[in-house]
Amino acid sequence: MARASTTSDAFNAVAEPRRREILSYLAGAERPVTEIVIALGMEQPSVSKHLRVLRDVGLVRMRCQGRQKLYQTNAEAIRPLHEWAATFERYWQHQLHRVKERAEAKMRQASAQTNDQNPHPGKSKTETKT
Amino acid sequence: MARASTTSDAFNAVAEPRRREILSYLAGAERPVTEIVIALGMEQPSVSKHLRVLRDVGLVRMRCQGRQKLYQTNAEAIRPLHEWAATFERYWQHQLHRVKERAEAKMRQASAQTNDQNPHPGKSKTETKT
DNA sequence: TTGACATATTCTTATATGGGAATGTAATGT
DNA sequence: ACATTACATTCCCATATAAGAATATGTCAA
Repeated sequence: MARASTTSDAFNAVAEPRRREILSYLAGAERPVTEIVIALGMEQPSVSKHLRVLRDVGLVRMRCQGRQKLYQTNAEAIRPLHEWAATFERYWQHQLHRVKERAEAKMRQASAQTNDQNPHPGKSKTETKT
Repeated sequence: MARASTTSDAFNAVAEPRRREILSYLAGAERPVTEIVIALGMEQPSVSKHLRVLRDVGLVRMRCQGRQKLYQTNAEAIRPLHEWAATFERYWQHQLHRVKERAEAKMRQASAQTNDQNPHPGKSKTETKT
């Protein structure tokens, strides 16, 4: 089986850097296609195709206004992604904590080795930053 | 040009559902490959290949222990994704706010229509939710 | 050394791109 | 009606899978 279609879900859709650029550009305001083309320096057909994908997964909304079509990011559709990533938040906090602890342990050890006569390293006032 | 390689960055790597499953499974603890195979019901070569991709982009760490290799999710590597998504947080909050306001406006209107004699709808004490 | 166990890699194949070029389509101005 | 503007779609093609099967590599045990 080949890779899943980019229109299968938001995860696949945002895997493409250009599409992420477009989403960021369209986050705050509605814009016609031509403006995206100019602002991001991409070919017009390319932009249209990316917008098509983004629209299929609900990441952008479109509204017609005369001969132009105004696109805007539908931020709501990015939440699932945010929430999935947030699932790992506690783990990276754990990891950071452990890294910090290891660093401090190493520091204490080095400190103890440097001034061997000092039996109580405690918190050194200087050099608290890594 | 075809789609970017899955080993190019975390965004491409997590576009694959199986890989997300693996990451979730390996988030809390180190596990040998066989356990992943059994727990997630995938073929062993498939797991190995996904782990390879995940390792290439730094999403998992590996440690050898005798004849088995223990893998664990490197949650740190998911942060960029989380932060990118967080960029849109204020926008979906805006949108939710607007949706809520529109709903309330509609409600006020309906209320005003129901009891036409009431010239001052104001905030009805009942029915403030939704 | 010979197995047995744990993983990784290679090969094949059906499928899905994404960019470029060319073309199609719809709405507007004159 | 006709040219123009604003987008969308189609065709072609080099590339990248992801699953399945078969095979290779690495490690420990007797």
